[in-house]
Amino acid sequence: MKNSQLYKGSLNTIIMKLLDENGRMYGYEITQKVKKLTADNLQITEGALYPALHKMESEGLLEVETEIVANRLRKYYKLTANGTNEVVHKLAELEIFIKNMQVFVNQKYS
Amino acid sequence: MKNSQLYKGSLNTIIMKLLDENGRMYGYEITQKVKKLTADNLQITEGALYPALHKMESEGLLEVETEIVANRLRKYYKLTANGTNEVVHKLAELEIFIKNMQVFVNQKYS
DNA sequence: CATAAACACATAAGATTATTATGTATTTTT
DNA sequence: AAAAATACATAATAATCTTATGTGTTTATG
Repeated sequence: MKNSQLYKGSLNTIIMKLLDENGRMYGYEITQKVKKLTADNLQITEGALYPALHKMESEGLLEVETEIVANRLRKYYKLTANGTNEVVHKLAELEIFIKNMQVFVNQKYS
Repeated sequence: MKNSQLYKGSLNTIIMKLLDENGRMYGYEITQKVKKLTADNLQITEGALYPALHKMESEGLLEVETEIVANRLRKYYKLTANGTNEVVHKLAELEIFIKNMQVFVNQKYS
């Protein structure tokens, strides 16, 4: 296993936050950015990434712009208006989640 | 949905940490403790909790002591020796996970 | 005092998310 | 010339959890 089970459920939030920060990104770029930001701890597999992107696109959270760069296909994703609204909720959820998980790390005989 | 998808994969770690802190606990007690520690944010469902306890027991991480209290069945779970070793790894993973997720919360145009 | 809520366990069907494996094709590095 | 990196994709399988349902006891409430 590349990553622990803890990351399960966090992929959509991560992708949306990255797109919120960087405007638009393509799939492979997302995997590299995540690897770098987490010091290789989190390696997103393609089998998780591409279906996730497709699903969020079909839900109207993301939109895609296809380009050919150096004779290779690139699909740039960016947040839609709906996606931009949704990322706010996702990040609020993430902050609460982190706070709650820290409770368990820090608790002593409570 | 009671909780966000982010909690997916964190249940085993939470249970083991609680048992590590509190010595032994029974299922219902775990749900109440988690509710309280997270200010009602995380409500563990019985459909998730009991299969998780059974699985960790079958893996040799937990052991059970059954008692009747006030004419009601209680199954107290506690960590085995293996479970006590494993919880160290689980908590290390959790701390790394939290740090990595904080990177995404905090990142600005990186 | 009857009903609802809380306590305490359990499992089965279905949904969601991710891993693993495999596939295609180009460019860059060794 | 071969391997690694870049860049997409999907199908089978696994893991985890939700939702729904079931059994039974005790405590609180109208």
